[in-house]
Amino acid sequence: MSYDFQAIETRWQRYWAEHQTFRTEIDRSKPKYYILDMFPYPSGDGLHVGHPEGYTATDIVTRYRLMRGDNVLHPMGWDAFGLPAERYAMKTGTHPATRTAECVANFRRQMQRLGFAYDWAREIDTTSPSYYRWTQWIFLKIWGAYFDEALGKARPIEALPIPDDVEAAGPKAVRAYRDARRLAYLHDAPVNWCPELRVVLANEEVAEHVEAGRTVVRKPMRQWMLRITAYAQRLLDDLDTVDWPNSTHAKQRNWIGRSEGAEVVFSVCGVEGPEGALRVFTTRPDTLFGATYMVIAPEHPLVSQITTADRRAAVEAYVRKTARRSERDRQAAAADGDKTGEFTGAYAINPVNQAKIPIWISDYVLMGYGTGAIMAVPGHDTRDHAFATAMGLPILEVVSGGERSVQAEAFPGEGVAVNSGFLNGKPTPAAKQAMIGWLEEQQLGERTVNFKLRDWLFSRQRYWGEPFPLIHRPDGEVVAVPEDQLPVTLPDVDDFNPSESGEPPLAKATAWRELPDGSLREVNTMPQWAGSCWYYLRYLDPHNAEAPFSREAADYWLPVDLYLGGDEHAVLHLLYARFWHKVLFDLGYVGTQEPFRRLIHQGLILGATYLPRDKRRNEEGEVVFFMPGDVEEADGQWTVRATGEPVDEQWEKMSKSRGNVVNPDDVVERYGADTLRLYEMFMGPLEHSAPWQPEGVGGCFKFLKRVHALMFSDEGLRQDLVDGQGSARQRKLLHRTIQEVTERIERMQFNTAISSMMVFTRDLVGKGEPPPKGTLRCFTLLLAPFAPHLAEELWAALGNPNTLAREPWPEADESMLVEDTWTCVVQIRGKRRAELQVPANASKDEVVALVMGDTTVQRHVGGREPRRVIYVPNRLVNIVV
RNA sequence: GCGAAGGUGGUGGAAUUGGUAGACACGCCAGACUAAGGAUCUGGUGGGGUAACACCUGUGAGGGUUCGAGUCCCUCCCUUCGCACCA
Repeated sequence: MSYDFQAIETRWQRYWAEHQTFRTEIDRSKPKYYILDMFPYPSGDGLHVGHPEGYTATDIVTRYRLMRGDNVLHPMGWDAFGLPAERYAMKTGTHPATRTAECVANFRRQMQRLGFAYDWAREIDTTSPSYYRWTQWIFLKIWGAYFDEALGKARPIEALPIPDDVEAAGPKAVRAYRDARRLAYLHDAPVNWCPELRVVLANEEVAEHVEAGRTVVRKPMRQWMLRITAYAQRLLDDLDTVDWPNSTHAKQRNWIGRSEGAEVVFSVCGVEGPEGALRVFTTRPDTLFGATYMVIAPEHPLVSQITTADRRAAVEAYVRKTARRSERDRQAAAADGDKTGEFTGAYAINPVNQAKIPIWISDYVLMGYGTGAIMAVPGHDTRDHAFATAMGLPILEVVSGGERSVQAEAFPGEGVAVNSGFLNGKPTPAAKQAMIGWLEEQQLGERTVNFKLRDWLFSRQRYWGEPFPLIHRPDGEVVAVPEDQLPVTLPDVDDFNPSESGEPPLAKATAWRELPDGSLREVNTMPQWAGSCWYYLRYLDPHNAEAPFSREAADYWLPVDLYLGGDEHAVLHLLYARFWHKVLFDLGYVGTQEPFRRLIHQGLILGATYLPRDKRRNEEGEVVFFMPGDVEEADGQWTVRATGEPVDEQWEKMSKSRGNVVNPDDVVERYGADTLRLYEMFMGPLEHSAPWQPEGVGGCFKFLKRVHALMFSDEGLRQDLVDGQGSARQRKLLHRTIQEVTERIERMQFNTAISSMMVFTRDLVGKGEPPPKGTLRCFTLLLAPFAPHLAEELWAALGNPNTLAREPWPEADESMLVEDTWTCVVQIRGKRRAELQVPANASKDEVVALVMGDTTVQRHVGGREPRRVIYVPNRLVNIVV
């Protein structure tokens, strides 16, 4: 009976489904373990072999932990809102819900063919009303909360203290006071609007559309924002409590971007009152004596007030130009170091030395960071230096220690203060503290912390997303849809395009939007991130109709013990989910500060394409490439089979547009799911990216065939299998294999765990001794997490009536790991010269005597007296002569 | 520029606390069985050297510590990925 993987895999997949083998419930008698995969967006292209890499890894851990007796939660679902389904609807007229259902069905079918141990009873879909009902519910909790600075946490908006003067001004004032402090608030924010497509683009989408020749303009729109900045410090601090990759820690830190410094008040000459106070943020208050001019952002509210008549035309032209320029344009110019700007005609007084310095506007100062205004210290800031040089502004040295003159080059490093009055002679850190102290004393400024993190633009002008459960009253009041009326479902529409003016598609669903009392529903939808911000919570209690999840389930399962997914989500998804989790923690819905205890990013699986040397493009302007089937290789040179044209091999992330996708269905068809799983894990460390090499798959297939042949011959179950644990050598190897595989699973080093099993199998086959059943029994259990279908087949053939999924994991017998002898490597002056077997119980002196008696050793020592002998038990002897 | 991760055979990759560099697999070479092999099995395979040994050499480059360095320290070089006018 040959290895009929198709029959085997079908049989066991049906068995697991029928017996609900991987169904999970709360069980307080066992340790819990929550293993989570980042759930996929079910695209129309289906899975490629990159997807199952992470899923296989978590599946191995799941099956291993089950056998270790843990209660494991391992769910799967679909992140199914998003633009592709909506674009597809615009093109074909197919409703996004229909399309999404098709794609989900295909993804589910492909995944189930791989035999993953998911509890499919917990499957979720972010687009299902029974799911997004609770996404809306959580949004209302966020909208209904404010951040209490004193307590450092969110509280219900009803708890917000209302100042007496606001109270006295009436309910409208109270409402405005509250609305301004909610964690979800309305704000006029510029968006990337593409008039051709009538779509608002995310920042990261702008580049591709501009390249495709479309226009993208900045356009102010009323947007919902989430006050993630209130959590900046906690999001930063709590990173220390999670076991995540360094790179991800670093990316989040960098994104949050905390910097310490001071705010300093400059007064604008000739402008009285509060308008005349120009606040700047600086991380280098010690350089205040070197401020020779100021720059404010073109969008700064003070610009029009302070600009003098003779400068007005130039300044207004510059402001208009900046407004039109896309973010991308500005960044491109920034990369070249070009600095532009205009003088406002106004002057400010430097509070530390009363110097009168000019105020400029320039787009290198960003309205969104700090106060939107800076004091420019060209001697010690490279950007200010470039600007001062371009505009002919004076440059002063106030910190010594630079290698070149500050006239030639800014010195941004630390040194000793000079030309700085009372700071002179102080090293930079001390000078900073002294200046902050002085500013606070004079009430001219104070110590401040600033973050790069901005509030989260949370609304999208699209159809295929969660509707906001909010209603705009005719008087402008915004009220929540009552909880018992959730979900606010998406109306059926035929036209998924936004209006020409940029109104979202839902604005056209007037019957849905307009309510009898003249109120209007909110017509923006939530971004795709919303559903993924809390899906790991819904898995805990997916059928709960009263709440998103019970506190009991949260307390039992949280936090996620192992979270696996690509590092493309290192910042946004993980930061947003942490933010929501903290809000839910503050409001008492979950009991942990952080959702994901341990995080691992799997690497990419790369696909090959072959590029002509001339990098030519076809009529549509696309790069011409060839696929693996079109080319052949000889002496390291690839050529197109049909034409003989030389081409270069290129490995890239798999994507349909690059034509380098490998479909797991094809691999399963030819080799089976167990082989695919095994190869994906054998390719290398989980975190590494690696090329997909079809020949390698064959190697893993051969291994499984060899394993199958341990128990089955052409005639069926082998009759020559012997009882018991086999020879002493076989037993020793088995226990070493148990030990290695166990250790390597624990360390998630699956490639080397597989290598151990290969060594074991080769030995069992190669020595010609009939395989002992006891040995096979243990080995089958070791194999189970990696190749579960074949393992179940072997397990049944060994006479076991039930699944091995909860069979206890084999324990290595310590006494079997002890060897009688060890290989002693002999080094002479550090160079390896010989090796010999020595008895395990030999003492140092005995080993050294044995070594010195060896003929090879004697030849190298040549009668000289050893000056020193280093003895490392179980390893080596090094003789120094 | 800043930050992070890396650099080991033709390829993917192994190598506890410093202790046999190249496990395992692909590819390649040779052989076996075959009508045939893109099937299967056996052996070989870092480079140089040899009839075969011996021996020499070798983990991006150069230095250092050590009896001993892929691993530790210093100085460089290169690759990939993030972020990027954040004051």
